[in-house]
Amino acid sequence: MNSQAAQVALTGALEDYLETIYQLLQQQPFARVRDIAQARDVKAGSVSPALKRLADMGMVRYVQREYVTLTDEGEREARRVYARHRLLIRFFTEILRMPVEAAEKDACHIEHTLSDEAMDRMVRFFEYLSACPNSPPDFLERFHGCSIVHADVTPCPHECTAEARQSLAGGPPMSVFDLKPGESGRVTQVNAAGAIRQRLLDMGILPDVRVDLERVAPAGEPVWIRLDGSQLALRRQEAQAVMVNRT
Amino acid sequence: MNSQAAQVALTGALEDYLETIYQLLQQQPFARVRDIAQARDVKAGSVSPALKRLADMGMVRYVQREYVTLTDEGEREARRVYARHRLLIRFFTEILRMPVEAAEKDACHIEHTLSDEAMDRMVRFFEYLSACPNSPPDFLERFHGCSIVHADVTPCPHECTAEARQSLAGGPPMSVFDLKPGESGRVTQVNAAGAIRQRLLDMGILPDVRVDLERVAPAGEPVWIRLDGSQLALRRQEAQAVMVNRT
DNA sequence: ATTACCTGTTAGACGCCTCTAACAGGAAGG
DNA sequence: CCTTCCTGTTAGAGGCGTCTAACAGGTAAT
Repeated sequence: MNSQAAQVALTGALEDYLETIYQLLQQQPFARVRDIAQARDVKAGSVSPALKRLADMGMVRYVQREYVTLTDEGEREARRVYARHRLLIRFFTEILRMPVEAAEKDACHIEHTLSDEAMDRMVRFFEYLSACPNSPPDFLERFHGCSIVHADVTPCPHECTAEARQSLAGGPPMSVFDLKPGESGRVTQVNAAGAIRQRLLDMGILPDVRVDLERVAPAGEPVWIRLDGSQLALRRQEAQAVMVNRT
Repeated sequence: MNSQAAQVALTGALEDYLETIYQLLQQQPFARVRDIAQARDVKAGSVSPALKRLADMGMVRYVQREYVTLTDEGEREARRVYARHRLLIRFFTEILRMPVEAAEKDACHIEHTLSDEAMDRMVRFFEYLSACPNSPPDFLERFHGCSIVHADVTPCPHECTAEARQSLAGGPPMSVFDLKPGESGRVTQVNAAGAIRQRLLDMGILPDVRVDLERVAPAGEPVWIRLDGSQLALRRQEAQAVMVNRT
């Protein structure tokens, strides 16, 4: 029945073309090569062969020099990718509260490889937050109102004071800079923003990771730590930003 | 100073090579072509040219027919990618509670494209949960103990009974199957598992999405819904799984 | 009717990443 | 010393996805 749909897997790029066509067809009754090229920021010469391959796979109906439409199979695939796209966008913006453009960019990359499993679990997260009476009703508000998440939140909700954190941590706040050589701790927080924060995260300094203080330079900085078997040097400012629980 | 590190961006595959080498060097003092090929599940003939390109970029020191080591720059890059990898793994397993193998597979794909922004926010999520006194102390336990998340949880915590959900939803539970033609609702939950759930999600039936019931076949099924401008047919079993709040 | 323009197709090229197959170099064993 | 085997390199090929440049076909304007 289904003509001869060559059973080859879609590549990420082809999925992108399908998704683009799907979105165009929601706004217009037709999708032309030109529209597709513009939407994907690609030259027209790249679109034709892609459409030909999609047609071979039975994903699009493609009357050369005319319009493009999706077959049932193509529309199903497009909708599958687009569903992932929207889910990721929502997760990034509503849960993680990323800026929309960044969320969009990440989603565009991830949507092609995200597993069914991951999609399922993300949906369950949303379902839990909105449909389960057992979920903290103000979870997202609390999360995004927390000064840990947004340094510019003033004032931090009163339950989240330095004293409260202190009692949660079981002692006064302590950074890697406060450790003595030979001591170790577990990272609780990277108390920095911008480039410094990013550099620390890129080094692998993440929550719950174990850090061993190896030695401190005579001048007091830098301090050398061991992390996952590698040795790293932190400047004073960096070391003071890495909050730890001594272990 | 830095020799002539050709300033070309790393591709995903090259990042993978760096990461592989980094991990090998944590277990062994040397990384050979053979080890790298095996770890990446690639033939040895593919490794040599990749190493050559990495050497050109100043990422690895590569004594032909001998060992491979990372330069400072290469180690920094490798650690950056690996940090993303571990963060994603933790997010997928600890927050979303995905099986480890699935988490591993997703992380391997995503780690190369994840933005700094997204990484930052995920870390903040961990920090919030563990370091902020204002966070619900048992959030993850509640989440994963919820019958919405795991149908096999018995009994569901008593606060999360059908009655409680009912009052949260402002009425008795209602599925798309209970809507009349012309009515619409917002999806609160996809109350199905396995293939049916996945098919519904792939269609774009996600939490908070608006669904319009268009018409019902004379036999009572299938029902046709409108979703994002597209028309979809749902069988009885599917329609009954899509829980909605009527709007 | 002729021309100009707009759109889409095709061909050729390139970069990336992989494979296979042939080759090279060194170590161990006879 | 020669052979064998293991490892790594190289060359050639192919797929994918992009580009540019040349070409084709139709529409609109003069």
